[in-house]
Amino acid sequence: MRPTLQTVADAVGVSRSTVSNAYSRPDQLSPDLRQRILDTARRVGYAGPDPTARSLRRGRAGAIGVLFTASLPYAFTDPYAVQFLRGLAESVRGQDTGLLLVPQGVDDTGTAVSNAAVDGFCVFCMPDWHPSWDAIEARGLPVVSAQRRPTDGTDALFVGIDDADATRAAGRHLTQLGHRRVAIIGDHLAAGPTRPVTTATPDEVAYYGSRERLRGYYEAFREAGVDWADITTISTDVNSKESGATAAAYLFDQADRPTAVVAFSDILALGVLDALTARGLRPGHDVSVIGFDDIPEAAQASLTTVRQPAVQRGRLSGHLLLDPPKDPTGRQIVLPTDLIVRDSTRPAVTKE
Amino acid sequence: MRPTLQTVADAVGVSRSTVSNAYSRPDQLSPDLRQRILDTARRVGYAGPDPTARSLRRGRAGAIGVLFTASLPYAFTDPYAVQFLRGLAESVRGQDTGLLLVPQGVDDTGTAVSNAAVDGFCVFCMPDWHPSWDAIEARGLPVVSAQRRPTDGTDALFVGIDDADATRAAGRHLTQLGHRRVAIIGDHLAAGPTRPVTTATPDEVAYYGSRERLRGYYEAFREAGVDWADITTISTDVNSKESGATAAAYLFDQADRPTAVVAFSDILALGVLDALTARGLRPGHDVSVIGFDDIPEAAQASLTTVRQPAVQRGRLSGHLLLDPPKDPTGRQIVLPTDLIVRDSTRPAVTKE
DNA sequence: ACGGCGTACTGTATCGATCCAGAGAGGTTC
DNA sequence: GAACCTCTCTGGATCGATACAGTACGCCGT
Repeated sequence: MRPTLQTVADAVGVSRSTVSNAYSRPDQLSPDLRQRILDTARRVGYAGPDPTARSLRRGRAGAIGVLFTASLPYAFTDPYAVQFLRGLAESVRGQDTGLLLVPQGVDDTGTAVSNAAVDGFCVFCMPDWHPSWDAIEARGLPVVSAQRRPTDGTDALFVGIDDADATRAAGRHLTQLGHRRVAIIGDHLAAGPTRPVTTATPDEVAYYGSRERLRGYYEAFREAGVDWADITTISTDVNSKESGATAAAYLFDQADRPTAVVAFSDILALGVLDALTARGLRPGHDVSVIGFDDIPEAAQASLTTVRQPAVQRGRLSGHLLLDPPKDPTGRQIVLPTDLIVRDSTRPAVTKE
Repeated sequence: MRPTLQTVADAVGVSRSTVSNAYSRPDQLSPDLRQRILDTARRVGYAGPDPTARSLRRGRAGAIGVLFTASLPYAFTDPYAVQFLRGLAESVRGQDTGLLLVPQGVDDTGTAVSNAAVDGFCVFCMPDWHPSWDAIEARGLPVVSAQRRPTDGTDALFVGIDDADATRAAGRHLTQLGHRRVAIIGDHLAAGPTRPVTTATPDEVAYYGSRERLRGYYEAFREAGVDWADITTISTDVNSKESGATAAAYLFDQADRPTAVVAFSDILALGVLDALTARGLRPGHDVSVIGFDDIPEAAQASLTTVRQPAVQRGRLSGHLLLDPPKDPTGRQIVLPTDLIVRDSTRPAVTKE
């Protein structure tokens, strides 16, 4: 039988409330009685107020749930994800709040969300149609996400970037360099293994961020007169260098290879660079490549990419959850992005 | 005012218990009443039993705490950590249990541990003297760690490897190749920035794994007649490629450079390889390098290393926590390691 | 007709804490 | 000396659920 507040109270000869105060409101009792209580607690093996009981009474779980459907091993191999998580962790530090990882399969029914003892949710990545969205809404807890969903009101918490704007700029950079034969690589644009998805249009993509990025490129290329049907789009099964390389293989092993490849993450883009060098092709000279995120490795690889403030994004998400501003304008934060031009993009050279 | 079981019970005209059963024990009531209850619940906006209240009554928090003192950004940049976490996540999947990240500064007093609503702790990495150990013990919850501590009884839960045995084998491999001038790189062997720690002996190291690995190398080199004082030991501030490269700089920028470098993680070792190539030195030919973990990148870099089953380690940790075997022999699991010899280790060439 | 039994639902006690109104002692003010 | 405070501690109500013993009722067999 584990000791409780009452056990300690009986041992000291005071009331339960006083023992509680010894832990939670030290100013409510004399210092020496408090010391006697803490000593006795240690003696009887009482480790302090039970977190669960305290949560129930206080109406505060002391944790925020982090949701993502990508499988865990891949979720954290991406430095972007790690940086985001770092920002989130920084924001809850000292707020006596923990992070509860709520990993989910794409086929889950949202029970994990219903059963999570948390004060709010941070949706890291989850497709639009996922049942957990409903479960979250039913909970009525604050949610912050990087996605804008059609059903969201203007009071929804949002921390993100203008994905479409970012890729539009990147796309224009390419078209200005003369690129017309381009390919796009993104993870989970469609279900299934890594493969070209010829029919993909932005609306069919299940993840908000990818959909927007696709739209941005779409618009930029259309501006330059490129026919959407001429653009090869490849969906990968996961977000990893290997998948990026596999996707690139589809492109470079065919006769009429693109002069430029854009990827929806630096991780994928680095895989593309690997595939290039493996074939004796030079990034930038033979094929231009653009990534997304600007992770540290991107600079090392001289990869042109879109920089987004990952750590800050995580940190602001945490702040918004822990202390949602009353003012609607403060509830939606759009962070700036920058196109970082490095050596991996150069003017297109047409071989004909 | 959020709806509770009672709200729904009143709306349907049944007792609170019956509504509870509708969620938790469907076999206890007729299917159509259950359906009526669930419908009403949705109508009044009841999202299901409150996780905190349920936890209190059931005596089960539904989460296990993951403890580490490394700062979060570095904790997950190491593929080994990610793989471990993956195994852990797999083991709790479908067990209606989540993972609560409990990051801690080295100067924390263990309050995070005291306040965590969990059913057990998995200590990922924490120095021996950390106050949280006491807090964990006070909680009286099951703990699984990869460390054997002097105070642990034989019933403590342990999943790990024989670190000393592994590095002893690696050390012998080097000495058999004729290496006598060697250097050791490990993270957090001592507090502070990346620097040589001339006085380091195994006993002074705060982390169990590092201490054991140091001891293994120590023994292997002594067997071969190498004087401990001749071995340069470098402690890095974090576990990263950059730190590995920085540490290597201390070694290669001096006249009498070592013929072999061993690192306590592949991440560090890869940094050493970077430093080598940056100086025009060839791994294996000019300087032999050994890592630890056998992460995927190690194979790509042809790095000789010690393979340990990271995913399995995490998975077994989870199993042990969720369902601790009564039998003491099943409570301590030592997994095998393998020395994987690749191109980064070759016979020593003495320049004299 | 009656005991026995299974099904469907109810009611109370309980998990372990915190909140808050209030009691009692002792001191200060006018 | 009555009124008023402050300081310290107490006791009961409460958070929202689950466990379990118990009740009501229909059905079966003899």
